[in-house]
Amino acid sequence: MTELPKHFDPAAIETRWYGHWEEEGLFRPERDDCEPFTIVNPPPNVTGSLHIGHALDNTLQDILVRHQRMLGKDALWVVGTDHAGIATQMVVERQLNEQQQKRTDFSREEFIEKVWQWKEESGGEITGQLRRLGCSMDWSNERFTMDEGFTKAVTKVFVDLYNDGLIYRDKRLVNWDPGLKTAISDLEVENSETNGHFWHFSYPLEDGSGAISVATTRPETMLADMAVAVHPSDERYADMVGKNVRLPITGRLVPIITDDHADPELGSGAVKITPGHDFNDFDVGKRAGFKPAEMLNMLDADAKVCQTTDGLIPDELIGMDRFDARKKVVELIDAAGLLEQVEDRVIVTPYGDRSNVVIEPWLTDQWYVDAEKLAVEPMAKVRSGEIDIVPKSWEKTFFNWMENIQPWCVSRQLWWGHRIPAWYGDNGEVYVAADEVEAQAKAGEGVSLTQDEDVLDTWFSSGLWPFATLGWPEETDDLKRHYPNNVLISGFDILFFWDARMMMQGLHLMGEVPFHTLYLHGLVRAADGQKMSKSKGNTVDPLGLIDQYGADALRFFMAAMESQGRDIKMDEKRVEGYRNFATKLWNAARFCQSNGIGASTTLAAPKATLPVNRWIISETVTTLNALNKALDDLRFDGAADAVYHFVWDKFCDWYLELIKPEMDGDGAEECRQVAGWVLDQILVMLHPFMPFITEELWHAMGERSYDIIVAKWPNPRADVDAEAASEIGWLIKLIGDTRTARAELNIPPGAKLTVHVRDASDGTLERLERQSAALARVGRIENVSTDVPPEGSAAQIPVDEATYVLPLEGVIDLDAEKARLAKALEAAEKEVASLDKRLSNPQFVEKAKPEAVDKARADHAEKTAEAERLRAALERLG
RNA sequence: GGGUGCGUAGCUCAGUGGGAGAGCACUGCCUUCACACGGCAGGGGUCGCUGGUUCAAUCCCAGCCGCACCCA
Repeated sequence: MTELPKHFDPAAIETRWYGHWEEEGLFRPERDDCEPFTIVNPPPNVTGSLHIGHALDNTLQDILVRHQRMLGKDALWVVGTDHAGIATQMVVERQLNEQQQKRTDFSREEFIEKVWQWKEESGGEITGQLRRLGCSMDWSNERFTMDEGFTKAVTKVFVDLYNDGLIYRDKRLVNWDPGLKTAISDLEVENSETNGHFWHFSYPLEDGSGAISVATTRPETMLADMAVAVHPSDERYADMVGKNVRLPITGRLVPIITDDHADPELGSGAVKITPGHDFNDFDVGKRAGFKPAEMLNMLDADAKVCQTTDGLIPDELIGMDRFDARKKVVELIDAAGLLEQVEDRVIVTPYGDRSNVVIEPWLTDQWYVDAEKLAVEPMAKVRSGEIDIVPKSWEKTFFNWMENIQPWCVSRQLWWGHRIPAWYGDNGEVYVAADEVEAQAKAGEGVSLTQDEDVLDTWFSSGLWPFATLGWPEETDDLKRHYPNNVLISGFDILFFWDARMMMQGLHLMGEVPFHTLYLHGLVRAADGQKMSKSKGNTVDPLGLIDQYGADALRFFMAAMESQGRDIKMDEKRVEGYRNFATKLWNAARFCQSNGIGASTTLAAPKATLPVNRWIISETVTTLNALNKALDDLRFDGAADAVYHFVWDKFCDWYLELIKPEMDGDGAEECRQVAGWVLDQILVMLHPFMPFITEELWHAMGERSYDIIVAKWPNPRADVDAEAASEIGWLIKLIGDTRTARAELNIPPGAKLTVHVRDASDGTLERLERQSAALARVGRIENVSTDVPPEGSAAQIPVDEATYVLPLEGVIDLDAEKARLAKALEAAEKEVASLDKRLSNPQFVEKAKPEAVDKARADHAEKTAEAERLRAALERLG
C-alpha cells in the first residue's frame, strides 16, 4: 500500500499509466485461445486533431473494449488514420501557397513526396491525443490507408469490382467542385437555401410566329441550351411543339419538345433545357435523344465560360467567370428586349462540403461504383437482424437512402490518394489491372499505355477498414479471428459515407457482414445547442477539458450523457461534477487506507455476518447487475449512472459512515475485508469509464499481481440478502427522518439525543440494539429508551410500526413541531385519499393487473397507518 | 414536398401504462478526526397544447404549435 496524496491530481497519473499500459502491451494481451472481441476505430483524418466528437466516439469504444478485455476476451481495438485525400492535399497546398508556390510548380511525384513528408512530421498529432484520452487501442498494429498493404488491398478491390461489372467508366453529369477542381460524390454536396432570382426570358420562334417564355434561376446556362420543353398535356403549347426556337445571344436553333419534367404550374410552363449543366435537364436531354457526348458544354474546370462545340458563343463571353457571365447574359437579353420579368426567389444551391464553393453539374468521364447492386445485401442483413442498428430509429433513414441510392462517383481529380489502376491504350481502350505489367499483358505488346491520372474517393478505401486493417487480402490469423467485427461505433453523420459503404464492400468482398452491431451516436453541440464549428468559433477543445478536469472526468461525462439517439449539449459544469466524483472516490480510498482497509484477494464476496456488510455486498450485486445490463444494451448513460450512485450514495454516504463505529470493535476485521472487497469491485466496475484513477487506486490499495486493465470483471457469487437490505433500509430511514426533524426544528446537528421508542415490535427492538453504535455515531442518537417518554414538548418520528420520541423540553418550539407533523399528516392523508379513490373504483379492482391492485392495497394500509401515527403524535402534543 | 427526432424542475438531461427522477444551480445549517471538488436537510414540475383509447396516460393513438436534423 502506498499512501495517497491528500489531493487528487489527474495530470500526475495519466501519462504515467498510459505509458505503462502501452509499454507492457496491455492493450492487447496474448489471448489467442480466448473468444475474440473486435472494434475498429473510425480512422480520423491524418491531418486532424482531436475534437470533441472524437472524444465521444472513442470514449464509447474504449468503454466497450476495456469491459470486454476484463471479461477475459481477446479484445482488439484496431486503430489507424485516414489519408483524407482532399483535406490533406489542401493542407499541403496551403503550406505551398504560404511560400508563394503551388502544387503545379512540382511534378506529381514531387508533390506526393511533400505530402508524405508532412505526414511524417505532423500526422501523428491525433494519435497522441487519443492516448491522452486513455484509449486502449492496439497501437502495435497501427494502420494508415496509404500504407503499402492497404494500398494493395484498395487496388485489388478496384480490379475485382471492375471485373465483376460493379465499377465502370461513364460520361455523365457529376458534381464538379470548381474550387478544388475535382468531381465529388453527391454525399459531399451540401445544399443550402440562398436568395436568388427567377429570370423570365422570351425565346423567339424560328418562324417568326411568336415567342415562348421560359424562366430560369441560372441564366448563364442558356448559352448551352439545347431545347425548350413543355408538358405533353399542356394545350397552351400544343401547336408550338416541334417548332424551333432561335436562342438569343447564340442564335442557336433548338426544338420545342415535350417532357413530363416541364411543370405547367411553374412559371410559364415552358422550361429551357441545358442537358450539359443540369441534372434534370440531362435526363430530359437523354429522353429527347441527345447522347451525353453530344451535349453542349460551356464551362471549363474553373467554371469559366468556354466555347461550345458549335462555336456559337460570342467571343466577349468566353473566359468569363460563371457569375460574371450570369450578369452579362441577363444584360444582353435585356438589351435585346427579351427580359420579361425578374422575380426574387429562394433557391437551393449546392456547395462543396470542403471547398464551400458552388458546385457545378459538369459533363465528364468518371469512374462509378454500381451502388444499387452493392446495396442489396446490406439491406437484407439489416432486415434479417444480422446487422443490428442501434438505436433502431436509424434503420428507416438507412433504408431510405439505400433504396434510392445513386451510382457512386469514386474518381477524384487529385494527386494525393490511391491512383486508379486503369491504363489507356492509344485509342482510349481501358485496361484495369493490379499494376502496369498486368495491364500491359492484357493490352498486348507494343501498345503504349498511360495510367489514369485520377485517384479514388477516400471513402472508397476507408470502406475496407474492417478487414484490410487485418491483413486482407492475405488470409491472416487476425482476419480469420476478428472479421466480422463485433461492434462499430460511429456518429450518425457518417452512416452513409462510411458505415453503409463498409457494409457494401464487406459483404461483397468478404461475403460476411463487417460488424454485427452498428451503434450510432449523436453530435456534441455547443452549450447553446448550436453545432460546433471552427468558423463559428464555438468549438470546445477536449484537451483543454482534460487539462482542467482530467481525462477520466471527460470520459465519464461522455458516457453519462450518451443516451441513445440524442445529441449531447456541452455542459462544462457537468464535467466538473465528474471531476468531483473522481475526487470523492479518491478520498474514500484514502479513508480506507487510513483504516487498514486494503486490496482484496478474492473475486467472490467475503463471508459476512454483520447486516451492514451483507447489505453492501447485496448493493454491489445489484449495481453489478444493473451495470452489466446497461453495457449489454449499450446504454452508456445507464451504466455510468449505476456506478456513480452506488459509489457516492451507497458506498460513501452510508456504508463508510456506518462502519466507522465498527472499526475499533469486534466487527472490524469483517468490515475491513468487506470494505476492501467492495472498493475493489468499484474500481473494476469503474475502470472502463475512468481508467486512470482506477489503475492508480488499484495499486495504491495494495500489492497486486496484475494491473486493473487486465483484471477480471466482478463475479461476487453472492445473492441479494433481503433481510440485511430490510434492516439497513430501516436504519437509513430512521436516521434520515431524525435528521429531517432536527433540521426542521433547528436542533443543533451535533446535539446528541436520547430517543424513546413506543409501539416497537420485538424485531425492531433487536435492530435498535444491534445498530446502537451506528445510531449513535451516524444518527447522533445516544440512547434508546423503552420507558414512557416524559411529559412535555417532544419531536415524534414514526418509522414503520414504531414512533420515536425525542424529548426536547425547552429546546424546541412546540408550534414548529406541530406544524411539521401536520404537514406530514396532510401529505399522508392526501395519498390515502388518492388510493382510496382508486380502490373504491370497482373497475380498477376488476380490470387492473393484480399486482397493481395488491400494491395499491399495501400502499393504502401503510399510508393509513402512517397517518394514524402522525395523528396520535399530534394529539399527544395537545 | 417527403422523412426522422425532440419539447419533463431555473439549466443540462434520464424515465416508465399504476401517480415524476438525476447532476448542476438555488435556500438553510455544519470548518464532525476521507473528502468544502465536502456533509446534512430543503424548496422547486397542470411531464408543449387539444382531443381520443384505457379502470388508469408524462408514457399509447390522432391533430396542432414550437425546435432541430436528414432527403428531394
